[in-house]
Amino acid sequence: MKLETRKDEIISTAAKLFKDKGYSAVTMRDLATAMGMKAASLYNHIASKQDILKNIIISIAETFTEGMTEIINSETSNISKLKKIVSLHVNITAQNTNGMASLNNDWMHLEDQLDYYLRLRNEYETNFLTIIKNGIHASEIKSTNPEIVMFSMLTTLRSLYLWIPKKEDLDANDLAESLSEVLIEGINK
Amino acid sequence: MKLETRKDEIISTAAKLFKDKGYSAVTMRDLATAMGMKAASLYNHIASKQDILKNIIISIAETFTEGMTEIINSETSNISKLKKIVSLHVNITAQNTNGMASLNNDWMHLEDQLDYYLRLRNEYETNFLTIIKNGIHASEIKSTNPEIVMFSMLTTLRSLYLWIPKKEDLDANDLAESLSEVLIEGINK
DNA sequence: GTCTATAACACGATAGAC
DNA sequence: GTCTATCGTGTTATAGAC
Repeated sequence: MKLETRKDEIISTAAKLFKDKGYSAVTMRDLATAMGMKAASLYNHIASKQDILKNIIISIAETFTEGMTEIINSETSNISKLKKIVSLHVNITAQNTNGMASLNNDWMHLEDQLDYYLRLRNEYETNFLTIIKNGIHASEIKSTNPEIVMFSMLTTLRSLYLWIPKKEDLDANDLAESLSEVLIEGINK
Repeated sequence: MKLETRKDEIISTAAKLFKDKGYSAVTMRDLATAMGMKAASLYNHIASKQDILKNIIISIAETFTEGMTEIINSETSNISKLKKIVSLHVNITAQNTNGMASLNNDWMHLEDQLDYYLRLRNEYETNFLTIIKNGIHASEIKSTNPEIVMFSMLTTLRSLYLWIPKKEDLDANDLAESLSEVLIEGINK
């Protein structure tokens, strides 16, 4: 375990505030108050408000990219790859619930890193869609519209941050399993 | 068809801007520029920035409430009620794509109307969950965790605004049908 | 590393001419 | 109904004392 620096504290406190009101509505004074200091003091640890957002979003986006790379390179069925994607989202979200809110809702306020973020996101979605298409081709997955399948799965997974903090009693692995079941097998009896 | 007043124009232009950057990041000067006028002139038509947000969100929320009331009072199977909910979301989103973004992302910036909005949302989710629980009890729906089922369906439906504008070629009824299929029957072959 | 003070500017909203 | 001008306040960020 690495020790949490003052900068890390500021970033995770900011993530919590950003989750509740969004990046634009949170002021440096709000953040300073939550940290128990004055706004000017924040600048001894971070370069700018923008710098905080970048730190929150980019590290999570890169974690998703690494996870997806592992999944596409794994030798297993496409259905099993989809289940691994569900686990990837559940685990990352469980570890950084507040940061996921910024990633979902405030990515457009990235400035210098916006293009980089969009490239990562686009690659991720392309890989996701490829797995679904391969699954349909291999007759593992019903021959439905692959875009609708990805949209349905991905939006559910992206919204996990709203739901996971309320379900602390539920183990991450249990949640990933139940969610996989609902997303893949459907609900009809 | 009622004629679109200047106030309506301002509200729908605002909704488009709010969709892209969020309520807090859009200034009255941005909105005025998009309308081809000066910021001060906006105030001849609307009372405040807050007033615009209220107009966007509350009318949509009330439309959802009306639709849900009709659905729970209809005499049909619970699976069929879920399909009607999917259609309700697809139709409302198709008619007001930009407004749905504000409803999803900027509801917390409602001030006077926040409690009212939250009450409507809570009632909606309670009714949704009741349908799922009734469906499980009537053996129409698999005996899974009803909260997970609602979460999965509702987050997909709430994210439709991100997806519908890209799929203008797809008819609203076709989309509702395909989406119902994926959400209810699953994707496993 | 935190503070006070403040620069430099953007914000929502109003007053009053036309 | 739109404009110019502006008020009062809030914003990010910096300078410099301690």
